[in-house]
Amino acid sequence: MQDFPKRFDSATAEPLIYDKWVASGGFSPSMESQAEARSILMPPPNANGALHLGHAYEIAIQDTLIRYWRMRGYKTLWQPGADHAGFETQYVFDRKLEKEGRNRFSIPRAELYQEIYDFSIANQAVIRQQFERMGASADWSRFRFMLEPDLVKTVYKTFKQLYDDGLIYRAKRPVHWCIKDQTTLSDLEVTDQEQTDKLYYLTYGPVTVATVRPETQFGDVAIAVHPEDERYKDLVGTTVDVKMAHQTVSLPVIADDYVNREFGTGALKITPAHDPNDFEIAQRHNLDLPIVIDQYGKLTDQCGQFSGMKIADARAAVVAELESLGVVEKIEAYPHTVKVCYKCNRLIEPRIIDQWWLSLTKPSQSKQKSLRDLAVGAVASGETRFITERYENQFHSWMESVRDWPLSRQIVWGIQLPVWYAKDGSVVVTEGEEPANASELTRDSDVFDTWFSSCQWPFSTLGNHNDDLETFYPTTAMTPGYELIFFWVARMMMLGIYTQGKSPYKVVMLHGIVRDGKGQKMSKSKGNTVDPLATADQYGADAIRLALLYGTAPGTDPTASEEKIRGMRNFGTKVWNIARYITMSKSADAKSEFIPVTDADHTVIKQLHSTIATVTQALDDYQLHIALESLYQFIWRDVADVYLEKTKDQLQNETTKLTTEGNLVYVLDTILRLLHPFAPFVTEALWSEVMPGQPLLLVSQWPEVTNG
RNA sequence: GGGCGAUUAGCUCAGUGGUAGAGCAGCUCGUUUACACCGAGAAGGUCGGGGGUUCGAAUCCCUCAUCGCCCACCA
Repeated sequence: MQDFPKRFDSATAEPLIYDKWVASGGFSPSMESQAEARSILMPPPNANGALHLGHAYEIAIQDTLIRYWRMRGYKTLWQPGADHAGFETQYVFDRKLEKEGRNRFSIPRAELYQEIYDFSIANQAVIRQQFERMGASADWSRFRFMLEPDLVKTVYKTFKQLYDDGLIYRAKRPVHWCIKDQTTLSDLEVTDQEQTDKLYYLTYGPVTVATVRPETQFGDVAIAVHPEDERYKDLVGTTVDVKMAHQTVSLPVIADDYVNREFGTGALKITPAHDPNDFEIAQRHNLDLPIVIDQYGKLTDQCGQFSGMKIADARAAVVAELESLGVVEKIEAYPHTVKVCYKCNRLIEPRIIDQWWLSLTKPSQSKQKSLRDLAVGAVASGETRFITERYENQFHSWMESVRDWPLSRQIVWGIQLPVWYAKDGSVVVTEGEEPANASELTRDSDVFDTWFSSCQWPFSTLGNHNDDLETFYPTTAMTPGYELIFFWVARMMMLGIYTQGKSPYKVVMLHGIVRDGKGQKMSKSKGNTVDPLATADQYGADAIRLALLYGTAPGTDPTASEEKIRGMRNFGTKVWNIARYITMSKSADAKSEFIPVTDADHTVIKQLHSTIATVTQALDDYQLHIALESLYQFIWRDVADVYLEKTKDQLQNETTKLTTEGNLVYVLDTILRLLHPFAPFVTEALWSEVMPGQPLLLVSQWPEVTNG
């Protein structure tokens, strides 16, 4: 073939190859097949942004496994979809509204919902195209969106089941509240931030208390000391008069083990409505919960002249007043950690409000076990295995101290709770349908935490498509980023085991965060991000995938520099030219058949067999980097540098010419199969050149070691 | 305050008991019809420090140091 170009034109060829794959139907599992089923659920990407290298990395891992399994002959499903990504999307949309000078609180609920819905659907299409550009061989005919009615129905059914089983309850308890975003957040959605505040030592009657939040003093209900603290022994049980910024207040002095004698003065003011620890103490001592800060971060009307002030202003004003009263004894700089909203980084305000909770530690009536214990049991028994093992330790230690999960969020974008309230305070929970007397009831306006539905993704998608649940559940592997181990992995196991009786996946392979060539985290502000789409056009999607997988051990952070991507592009070109050489050297009718004659033949077939064994074993063990490195070395060093050079003589020699041609084709044939899961495009392109008339490489058979 | 991980060639990282590896960068030479997005050759590491186990340790154990991550209600 004289028209065999010197290089693979990835930018032009890759999209065309992708179209061929789609047209072939090869991404869909053959349901008639009797083979063992293998499956991965594509973590539903948030439909609110563009593809980044993190997506590309996840695609590389999953697509490599999927393509490998498909070639091994398993009944293989990669189930794609999109999440509504509740708060994440709402947050993005809120910023968009802000730019337009609008505000979500002034838009009618149904209208706002529809706007976000359209926004989300539009982004979904974009994201999906980008996944396709990376070569994702997902079964798009099964694409599901989290808010499709049957998936929502599944979520409602689970909620009702958990409710009837005694695991879901509504309670007034302290929650993390974001003033900016006006919603509750779970423990996982707040992060620690170090900052230096002031610690105020205030005269509280006969004692001194230390506090960073003097503006909450209007909500104080007691002074707490340690029961064995000699300094305050005589005061416990008495009531003392405290000069506050608005008036003098009588507070009881109570004793509680929680108080640390070493800290501050050993005396603690108790503000139960605005501090989770104080709340616990107040519960133990039957104290009131006066609310003095509202949901917007302003002081309530119980705060005298400070009513209506914002927290920061109130603090300054209260301190000024207290100073004039002569009750500020000392002010110290106080470095400590505070909780902030993981999205907007603003200070979290603890609030005591009614929320719906899912108990993770209480045994259910039906199963006599808690959700936590169900998940822990699946890991302990080996039903679900973590790669790498150290994440298993993290999983267990988190589970040990896990707390109940607040399910309700005060946003519009999401699945609204199937909960109605009657005037008499009674509650109706359904599987989503309106109660008969709905007109007399008020529906809860909250929506579910997005993770509540995400964690049902395995059975909500599979369970609503023919026999998929039976065939593909439990799925084979899940490969999320390690930051999702608690958000998603652990909770998905709980709900999966609870509803299906089996853990949703056999293997959890956690991966790291993509870093730049210097090992730095990528971020827009640092300007070190790599746009996968632009890079795919320049170097090919194969090159990106290879760069992300090469040299990355499971659970560690991959690095992807332009140099590394270019290097992997060069590897693709090397493979391309191996094929070019072989194609130009052989006769048109040369068969793919290995007959070793020369020493070089014997050497290369031995290396080939050993490579097949290594790559196969490594892929079975989820050691993608080992498989890839072994292939890279074999292809470039053993085949290109050594064997091909030897064959230049062998092809000139009439006694070895024919067998050498067959050997070359055989080696190439095998290389293309082995490399296909990692670099699907270039291998498929060469396959159609070298093996014309054959079915697509996509659905070809994985090589096996033969005794030849 | 707990728990975990990392420390290997200039840079980024593989390698978990048996004679030190890759990619990128760099050096010397080479435009021979597979490939200059290349080839040949050379160079480069007492595998963080110290101690121990072993016939043998980058790999197992102890300890120290530095960096990083996760979890945690001390006002």
